[in-house]
Amino acid sequence: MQDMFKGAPMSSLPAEVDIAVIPMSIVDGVPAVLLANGAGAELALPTGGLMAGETLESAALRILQAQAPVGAAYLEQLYSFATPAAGRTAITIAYVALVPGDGFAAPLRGGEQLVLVEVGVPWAGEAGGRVDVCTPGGEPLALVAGDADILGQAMLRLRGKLDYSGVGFALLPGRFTLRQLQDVHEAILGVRLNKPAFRRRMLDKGWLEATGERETGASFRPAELYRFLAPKGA
Amino acid sequence: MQDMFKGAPMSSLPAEVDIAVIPMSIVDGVPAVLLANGAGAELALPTGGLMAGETLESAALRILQAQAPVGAAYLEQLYSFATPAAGRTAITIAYVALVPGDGFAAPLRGGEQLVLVEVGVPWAGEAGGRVDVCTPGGEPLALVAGDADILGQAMLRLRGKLDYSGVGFALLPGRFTLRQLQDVHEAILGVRLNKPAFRRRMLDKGWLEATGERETGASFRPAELYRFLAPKGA
DNA sequence: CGAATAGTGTCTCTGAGACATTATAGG
DNA sequence: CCTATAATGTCTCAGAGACACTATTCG
Repeated sequence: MQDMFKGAPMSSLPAEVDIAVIPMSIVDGVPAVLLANGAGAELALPTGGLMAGETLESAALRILQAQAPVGAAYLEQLYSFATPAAGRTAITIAYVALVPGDGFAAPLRGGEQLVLVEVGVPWAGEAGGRVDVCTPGGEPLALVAGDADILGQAMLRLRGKLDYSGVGFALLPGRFTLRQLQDVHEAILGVRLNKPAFRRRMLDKGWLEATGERETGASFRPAELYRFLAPKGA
Repeated sequence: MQDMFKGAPMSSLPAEVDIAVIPMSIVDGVPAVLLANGAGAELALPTGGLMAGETLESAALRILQAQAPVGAAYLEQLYSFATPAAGRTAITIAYVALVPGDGFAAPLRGGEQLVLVEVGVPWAGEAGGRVDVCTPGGEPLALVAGDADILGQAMLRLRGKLDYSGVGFALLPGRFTLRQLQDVHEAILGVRLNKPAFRRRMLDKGWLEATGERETGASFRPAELYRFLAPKGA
């Protein structure tokens, strides 16, 4: 059986290549994504085709900015899958776009076809699986088939990388308080964290630099603002 | 700028889709991969084109068995990248195939164009980066451009998933001793581990079942054989 | 001064490394 | 009885949770 494949190099099947982008941020302490409100009243991830001369990342960035202009975002490739159809195969490559702070506010003000949805993770830890989506008001929503799996993979990846890489900082503005950082971690992990232990752990990593500045506008003791340093671990 | 992309759905660019498979195992306590010895005297990963009607995983399995018939293997997708050329873009999707025990022995006996190379990881922990490859004798080898990065990503992924998922067990036969399991972990992590602590940690996970059987052929106290249980975490 | 949150000191508990000791096979 | 390794008991230390306490800003 194996000999039928040997010797002659195989020719690749030309396939359609699409990029799906998950614009993700933390809104009101909950993971949230922007979905496009297509004609068929179904919500779907921003998706577009790969064009000539593009790398995957540049295509993902272009599609993100075209369909959900969030400004700066940190892009990370999630995974790829094929949907084999009769005669013609389509490849989809999923990316996560981590959007800092309130980067969703501007594209949502842009009006039109973007919808903010909250992501609920029904599994604990690194178990994995699908996620539930609902409106900020709490109403459950239906997704295009497959998108719930992609979102689940995205949450799983974030949880796994959160404490040894800098992904958490991609969801924060350049200057942030330790409380904001803890809120991001709690939103992604889906658990409450201990404040002193969290502070110690973060500061001991050596990734943070105190700026000496303080937050403003609070009616209580203002927290110090920190910057993210580490160029390590992506 | 963003308006030029709105409204009309974009057509995907048809692209060549290739699958590259990394057949990986632990040989003599060191991570090792099988490379194909191409015509140009350069070593390259087994690679082939996606064919009509295939999923990515079934294509990876077919290409693996065609070019490196290792028998059973656990497949995991690594990442995808595009190589944009003038006019025509090629997509490559990299897979890791974890081969249990001495699964490399049979394909290597098959003679021909397969070469066993050892993988050296010059970075510690989860830092990431390229890896070095050499013959089992210790002679450095040159790789096709890009393959060193793919191998580095594979080692990084394995290190990251080792202690919360079952990937380590995919490199062992169905029945194994705790010492063999520790050898696999030490090979992937590149560090020596403490024996009592490693045993405690593994047994406390609840993933292992003692079979009551013992290893044979040793001239000392035979170790108990265990089985992998957990259906959790992939 | 009161309210609310920032930031810290301390106790405890758990998990892992270090090390020594016991157990069991073959020769 | 010797050797080599399996398997385990115990001490110690580091990291994290729990909790209380102090510090600082606004009104």
